[in-house]
Amino acid sequence: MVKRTYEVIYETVRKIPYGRVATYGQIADLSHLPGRARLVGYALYRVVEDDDVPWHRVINAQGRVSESPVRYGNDHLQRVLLEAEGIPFRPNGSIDLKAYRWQPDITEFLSP
DNA sequence: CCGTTGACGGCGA
DNA sequence: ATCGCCGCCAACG
Repeated sequence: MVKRTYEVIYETVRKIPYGRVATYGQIADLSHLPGRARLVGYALYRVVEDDDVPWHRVINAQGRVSESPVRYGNDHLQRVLLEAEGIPFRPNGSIDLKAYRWQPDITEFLSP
């Protein structure tokens, strides 16, 4: 039984702890999909509401929430959810990745 | 079997 | 700093 690619991505996202964030590229790497950050974006677009994937903890490499017209306000919701977890935004709308990026134990992500 | 659809990231001008 | 360009690709109808 081969896991669907997006399911692998969702499993990685589920491991991001409360109060921390990860970038699309970081999730791709941890999911053994090196260099395919965009694929993570595609996957998160398809997350449904009744899923338990903490999609709001994934931001872009600039430390910002990725905005898009097709999200119809969910991008703003993402910021609200992160602030509710104690993650502050700078005046320019970015998050301090140095301070709030998830730093997983890499031994947990060795081979597929 | 197509064609469409999208939350990225890195690099150069 | 801020653009544009381009590689990247699974899911769905």
